[in-house]
Amino acid sequence: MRAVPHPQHLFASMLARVRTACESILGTTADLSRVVVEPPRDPSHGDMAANAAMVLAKDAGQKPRELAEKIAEKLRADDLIAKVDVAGPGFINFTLHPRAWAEELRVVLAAGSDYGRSEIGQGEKVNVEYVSANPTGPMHVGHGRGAVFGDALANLLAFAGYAVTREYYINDAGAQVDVLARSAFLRYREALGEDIGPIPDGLYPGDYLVPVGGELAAEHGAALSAKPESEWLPIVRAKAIAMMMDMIRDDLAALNVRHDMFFSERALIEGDGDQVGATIASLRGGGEVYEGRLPPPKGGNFEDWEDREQTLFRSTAFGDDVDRPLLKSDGSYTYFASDIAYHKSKVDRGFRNLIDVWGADHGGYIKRMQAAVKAVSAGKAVLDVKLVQLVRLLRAGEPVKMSKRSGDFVTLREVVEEVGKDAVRFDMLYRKNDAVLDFDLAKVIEATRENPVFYVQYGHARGESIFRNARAEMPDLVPATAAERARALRYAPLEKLTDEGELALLRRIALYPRLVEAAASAHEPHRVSFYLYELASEFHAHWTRGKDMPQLRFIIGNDPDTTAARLALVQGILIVLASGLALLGVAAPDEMR
RNA sequence: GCGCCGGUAGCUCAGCUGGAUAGAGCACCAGACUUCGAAUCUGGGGGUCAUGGGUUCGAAUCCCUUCCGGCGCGCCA
Repeated sequence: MRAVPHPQHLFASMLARVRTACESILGTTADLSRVVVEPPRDPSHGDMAANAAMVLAKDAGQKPRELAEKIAEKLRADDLIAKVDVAGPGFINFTLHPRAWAEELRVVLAAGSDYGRSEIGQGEKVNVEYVSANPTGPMHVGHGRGAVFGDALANLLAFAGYAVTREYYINDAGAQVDVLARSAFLRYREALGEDIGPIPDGLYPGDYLVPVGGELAAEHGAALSAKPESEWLPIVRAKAIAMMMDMIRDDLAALNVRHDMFFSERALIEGDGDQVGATIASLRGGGEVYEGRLPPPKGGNFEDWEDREQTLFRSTAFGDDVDRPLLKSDGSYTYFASDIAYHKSKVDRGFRNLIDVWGADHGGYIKRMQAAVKAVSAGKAVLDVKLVQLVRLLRAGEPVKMSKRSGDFVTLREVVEEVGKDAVRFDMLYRKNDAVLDFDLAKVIEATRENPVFYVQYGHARGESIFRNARAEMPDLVPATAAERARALRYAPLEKLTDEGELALLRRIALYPRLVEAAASAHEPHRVSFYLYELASEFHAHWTRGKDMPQLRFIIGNDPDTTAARLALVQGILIVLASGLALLGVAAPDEMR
């Protein structure tokens, strides 16, 4: 927690001024919730545009343009506003006094890496669950997308003022981990010198279980092989799961993805009392669980459909299409049953905002889970499920085989090692989560404008390069470290920033806090990537103008004042680029060589 | 059959929770290196926002219809 509250950013500050103006005309009872201040699409309309008159006209019983004129008149008295116009259907366009932009840049330099940090989360607790890959093998590229998305979203929410917990749900209780155990047991016998032949169908063939067999042999010698399966299976299973989770944690670390908590499904059932059973009992008490029959699914082939009475959760009462079973025919819990108990634990731990990141193939599961969250929280908690679409792995446009057969199975780790974590992360975040992603191994390492990671990182490196040159030319002006630089440049004569290219960069920088809040509220980290690309693009463009027009260069040898002001601008750009890249979990390098 | 996600320039994708004349990259055409890093930049052509209706001051955005693509549809997780 920071002791010093951040200064209100420019858009929020101007919105407050517009609202005050509205209240002075319409009174304090007017509903101003729909009033927004935003950058106009067309820069010729000014720096900011307010929709107040159009939104309020109906309730006020006035024509939009007339109301707009009244509000505009109030705003003209504001000393930060240089010019106000009413345009189109009733937009109030205003241009800020250049001093306002200079002040904002001083805010950036003073705040440093805290610039853009927001309080909209108000310290509210948010639980973000992501990855949750089964502990039965290495992660593939699809898992990686969910991991990167969840991690960046968690970063973003934390930066926006939420108290974020990052969670991984370990599915260590179903039939799949028993298969894992049997597969590992084969490797154990192999490690003892036995010829196990080909791996039978239905077991995991991958080489990654060989070390598990080896460790089991080292720990237990031949002792396990003499026991019946009912005795060795829990031992082998626990060992295999532990080693798979170690492997997954390593894979995640290689991608710069972290979690605060790894939550075991098995612990819900076998740990401190049967929490799944308790949850079902509690729901039954509320009438939300009952014994009943389900209609058979329509369409398709369901020849093995057996009409029988079973234990059902009344998810239709909370918006689902049909009620959902909680017990399998053998009496054990369905995955859904444990998942209800798991989400109840989140609610019990005080979370009212839950976010789950799932693969798109789980889309059909959303309604029932949201229904369950409503039921276990008495409607107080909200679950937002973010689906990440599948990843098509390509190399120079040609599909790469993703089959699980050993040999041509491409793991996440292999991809990260080939192209680097920065490229993987940025590329996966340079797309909406619900759009299919083509991930081309050849393209993501290209050093061209086509490759957004490179382009943005180069922007940062280029800014640092300017400082290296400035320090060589004008040592007195440029302290060695970035922090000292920012401090010294706060006192630069920023009124020297008058070129349209410089002002455009100032405006772009000032958009950052607003962007962080919008991206966090929408749970859409990709907006940060696109913003960074635009900022880098504007910076590259302005840099190049200095080639034709030397007077626009950042370093002007005989003019320390102008140089200081422009270096302050570069410092501001670097602060925002580094901040945004940090949210994405991508490095901001000082040089690209 | 039902549900969910998607359909925007030739291609890959944005579009700021409903704003003004719908944007970027690639590709194509024409330009800029005695450089604070040309791994960059400038300009140009290119659109029935799949379709038809509705809501309102205003719709790519919200609601409904149809078409196309992906995913899912008791006792897998």
